[in-house]
Amino acid sequence: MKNIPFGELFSDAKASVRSLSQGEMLFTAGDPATHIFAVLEGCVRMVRYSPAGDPVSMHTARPGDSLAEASLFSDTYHCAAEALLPSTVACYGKEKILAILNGSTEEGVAFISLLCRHVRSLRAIAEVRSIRNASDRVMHYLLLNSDPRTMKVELAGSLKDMANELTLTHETLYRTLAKLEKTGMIARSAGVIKILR
Amino acid sequence: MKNIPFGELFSDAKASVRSLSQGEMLFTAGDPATHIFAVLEGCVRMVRYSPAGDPVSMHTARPGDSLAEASLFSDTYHCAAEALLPSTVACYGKEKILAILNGSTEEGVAFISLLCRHVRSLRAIAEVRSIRNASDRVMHYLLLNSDPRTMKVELAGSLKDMANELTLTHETLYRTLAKLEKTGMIARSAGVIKILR
DNA sequence: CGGCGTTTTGAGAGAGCTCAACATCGGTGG
DNA sequence: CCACCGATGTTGAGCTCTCTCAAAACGCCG
Repeated sequence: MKNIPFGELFSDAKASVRSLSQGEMLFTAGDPATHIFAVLEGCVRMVRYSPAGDPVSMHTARPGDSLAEASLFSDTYHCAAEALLPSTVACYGKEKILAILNGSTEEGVAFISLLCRHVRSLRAIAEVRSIRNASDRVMHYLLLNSDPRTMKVELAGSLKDMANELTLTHETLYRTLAKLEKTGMIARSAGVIKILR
Repeated sequence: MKNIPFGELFSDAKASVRSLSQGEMLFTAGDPATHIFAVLEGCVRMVRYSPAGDPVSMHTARPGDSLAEASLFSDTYHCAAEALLPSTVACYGKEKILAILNGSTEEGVAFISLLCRHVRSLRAIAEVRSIRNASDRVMHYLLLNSDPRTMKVELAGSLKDMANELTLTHETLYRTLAKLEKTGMIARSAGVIKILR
């Protein structure tokens, strides 16, 4: 069971092979997630785009690596995929993969689903850390960790802990929170931050 | 199969429950990976430590979240786990979990193993992005992507692509590489960087 | 040859880091 | 009960490093 490449594992689910020229997009964020891919030649990276439009690389897949596995239980792709070099990729239908996995136990499938969620959450962390501007990074983090209904974030632990999750110094975090509060972006009370806009 | 918490899923593998006081370590990097955990109360985070000794948070687990799932196929833990608040965690034996998963198809288990590797690779990316100093960030990235035998890194795509994987501006990357070469840390040739020390 | 993207170097500004001082809070012991 | 202590929270000042804007060399492809 060690390190079997995705391509061998699900050869029965292979639907087609696609060629990409350099810079071509395999899919973009928001597209219906219908396939999982394996890179045969070249190099394909997963990217998100910052509000400013800068690309943020989340993963770089080389020959033998799979791509978008974590979309198995998502309706749409959360990232875009772009060929860094002229590339060929094998495409595998998600339904076929799910059908193959259905032979597994319920625990196995649920564990896969859990790991897929974990992958998406790690991508979110990597994305937060790619934001250079402290205010934007803090706001992005707060949005990510807020209750969507109340727009409130319950602080786990101290602000120092939060600072190093954000990879900011605690001094910078204090100042940034103070500035965000002064400009009406957030409101603070003991252990809770509320996002105002 | 949607979002079943780890605790319910593998209740048969539960070995014990452990209480942690604030600041207490559940395990540290390098410990034999014998268990996977689920947070019952409190808050536990996964951390690595930078060469300077600063903690780098990789994941924060709240009640209901699992911890160290990606260690299922590792011999040792790659991160440490620290309680941010007084916490209780349920402990699940890895062998028992593996035994339960063994009822799954080969493809299912291999897919899980693949996702675990993916999680570890994403943690590595998050770790690189937590390094503020450009030279250190570049060296860390190079070490991560080098062939351990030859200490060489094959560059996929352009240096600009590498720059945004590192979330550095391309100008800063050029300057940093030039400095690293001048100080004898690396040697560059077309499409390849060799780590010297 | 001409154009485009990458690579490279320069100069300046701004953001976050560092060092430092101090307030605040909770716990501990005399 | 209060003094003390350590950790967290907060603010100030200066400095360093990276970003930004700019310009030019280079290589590649039509």
